[in-house]
Amino acid sequence: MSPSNSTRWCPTPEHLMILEEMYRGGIRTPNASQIQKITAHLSFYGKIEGKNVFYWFQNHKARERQKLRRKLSKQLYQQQLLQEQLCLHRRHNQENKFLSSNESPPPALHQLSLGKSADYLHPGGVGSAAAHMTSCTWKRDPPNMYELQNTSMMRSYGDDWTMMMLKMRDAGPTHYPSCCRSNRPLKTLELFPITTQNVKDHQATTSNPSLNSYS
Amino acid sequence: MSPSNSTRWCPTPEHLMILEEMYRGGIRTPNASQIQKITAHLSFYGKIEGKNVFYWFQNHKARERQKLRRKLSKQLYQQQLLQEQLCLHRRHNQENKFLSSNESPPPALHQLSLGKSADYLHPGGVGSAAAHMTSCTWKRDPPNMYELQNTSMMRSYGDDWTMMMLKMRDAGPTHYPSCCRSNRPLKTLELFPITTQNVKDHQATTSNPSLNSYS
DNA sequence: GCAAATTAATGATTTATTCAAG
DNA sequence: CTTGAATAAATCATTAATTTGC
Repeated sequence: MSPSNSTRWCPTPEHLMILEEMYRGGIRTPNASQIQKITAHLSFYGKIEGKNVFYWFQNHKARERQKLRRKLSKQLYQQQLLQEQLCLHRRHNQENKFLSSNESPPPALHQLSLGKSADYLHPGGVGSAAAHMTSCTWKRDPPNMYELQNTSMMRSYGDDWTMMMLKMRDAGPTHYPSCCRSNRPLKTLELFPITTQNVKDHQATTSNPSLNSYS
Repeated sequence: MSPSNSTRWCPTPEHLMILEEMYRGGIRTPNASQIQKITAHLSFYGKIEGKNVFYWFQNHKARERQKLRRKLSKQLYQQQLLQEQLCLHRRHNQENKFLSSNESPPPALHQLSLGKSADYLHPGGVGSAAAHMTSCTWKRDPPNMYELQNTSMMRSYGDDWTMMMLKMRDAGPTHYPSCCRSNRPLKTLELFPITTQNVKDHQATTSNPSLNSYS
């Protein structure tokens, strides 16, 4: 059907360019007012109404997610395979090598396998522990939170930032479609974000609620 | 300061080479386990800890995005100039035409500038501090058609659409970074927070955080 | 050539926003 | 509607490049 009497919106290339630009720019769920403006703007390039804009964002968001999911699971699966291979390979090498030496082998540049923990996709795979970052560093103001936490973990890793920052958890995903969810209990090492009470000057001014209250 | 007693990490050329290689290879937000591996690997080439790796990826990602953003906004700006020219041209033609008819010329929609990065587009101009905001600026007063308000716009879309709109968030500034909030009355309608990213990055990190790190 | 001064890069922190589970 | 989790954006702070006057 020709665009002129189509029952549905036929976005022009300009429409798509601009919408995609906005999407990249972070717009996901524009509110009514934004939609109005966008629509007004886009109508310069061709027939369009608000609902088209609305639906476009809805669909685009959903479909990008979908694409991402598929891509990731594919990637991750392959990476896992790789990792497994690598592991076997290394084991093999080491077993042979260390029979006649006490050095440890230098790290192989690109043999680092960076499995992106596709655990939920392929349960039972190699790296079943995924990890998360938590922003809790303290460089100058070591807070007093150690006792609140898993002290054994703390002690064993000392000041090692990585261990502090990382909250290792079992692969059991929390935010995934139910079909992907694992029922296993989490083996979470608890680590709480630190909130220093020392308020720096700029914090006092920039995050002062009274200055920021809009409600 | 010599690297030995520096307060901050001084990446060696090898560090940078490897990190960049990984980045090119698609790593954006390594999880704890990945960071551990990377750190272990890199420490072969010089002092380094996990947080350095973590921050490096954070920063690198952000700054690549920034670069891209600037590039794009430049492009867009020039496109706009072009369009404006075009429009003036058209208008000119039409105005001549309307001398012998009773139609009125169409509103100058093109004067809507979908400007991004105000610092780039309007140096020293409106909202120059809001570098990452996209603003929807009319260089003159809004054409009459914009005075049509919500209701009339809504009505024309029928029940489905109305329902949709009603479910949408309130109009008005939703969640813009504080630095983008301006105190003075603007002739600028704040619209789009811009975070242009390349698709890969975007997919990997923005649209669904949980996907990225749990996967 | 060579420091002091200035500017650009980039490491490290903090804050704000988003998504979605409960 | 509230909240936990994640992370992008903004910002602060130090180091590296560079410019400048001698």
